[in-house]
Amino acid sequence: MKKSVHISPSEWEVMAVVWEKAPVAAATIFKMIQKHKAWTLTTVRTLLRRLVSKGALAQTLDGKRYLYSPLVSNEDCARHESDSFISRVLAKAPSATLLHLVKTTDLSPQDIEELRQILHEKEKKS
Amino acid sequence: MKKSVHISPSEWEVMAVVWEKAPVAAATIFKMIQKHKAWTLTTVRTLLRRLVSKGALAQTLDGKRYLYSPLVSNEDCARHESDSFISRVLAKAPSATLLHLVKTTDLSPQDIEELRQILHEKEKKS
DNA sequence: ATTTAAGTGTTACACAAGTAATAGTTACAG
DNA sequence: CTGTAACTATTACTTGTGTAACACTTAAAT
Repeated sequence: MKKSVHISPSEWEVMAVVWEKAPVAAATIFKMIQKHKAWTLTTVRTLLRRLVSKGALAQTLDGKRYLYSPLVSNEDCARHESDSFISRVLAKAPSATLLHLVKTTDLSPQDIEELRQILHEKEKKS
Repeated sequence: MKKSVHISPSEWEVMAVVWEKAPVAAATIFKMIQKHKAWTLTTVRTLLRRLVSKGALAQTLDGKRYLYSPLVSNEDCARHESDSFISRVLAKAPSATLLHLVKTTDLSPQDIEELRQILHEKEKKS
């Protein structure tokens, strides 16, 4: 399908919960988000509505309320964001930025191994 | 100083040229950007004005026109973007996204060496 | 002198995004 | 039945962003 909708920062907050807990109701999303954002329920609902209308979420009636499920995958959206990030920021200051990213990200031993592998292959190509 | 202004994607286009060629005139920036963006001079000038008014650029009179110079460093802005990127995207799907980034970025042999170093240190800490 | 090219300043306008209040509906408690 | 809690729908308002036209000034060219 490859919709590739654009998700704004605030909308990511909502999507994160939906990806984790779908199908999920607005009230639940609100409670999850309350932990780090001082938004009102109405605000969350506005974001949900926008996400539905841009095709990022599906809403299905469940009794009196709606349940939300993702129509785009976390991976697709992450890749999309990455690409925009790359062309904007990384393209200019690649080394500094990438080093910063790798430094400040939690990585499992497997991740580290895979990264080594990637570095190895990159080296061969030059 | 640590201003940490927010630079929009279009504004990044302009900043990139200023970082590279400062002090530089609007017309020059326009010519550089024309290579990949079909903007008009007026559009570039609007972005310049906004960047000046948010404190990202300084404008100094040079005869009849202005020359622009950065007031924030590429590194600071890149770090700022990185952090927002991390908390939105990387925090959720760290491995997949980081691997994607490293794969699709051009790296010099030195960069690769430095990355190895970072991975090595991360490994020690776990 | 008059036109013109190169600059600048002002103003515009539509759509995205952040944030929310208010009004309406309905199921359930009493 | 009726008030209330839980939802949804509608509407709103501000600021940011993308994109640009128009008007004005002045130095240079003819």
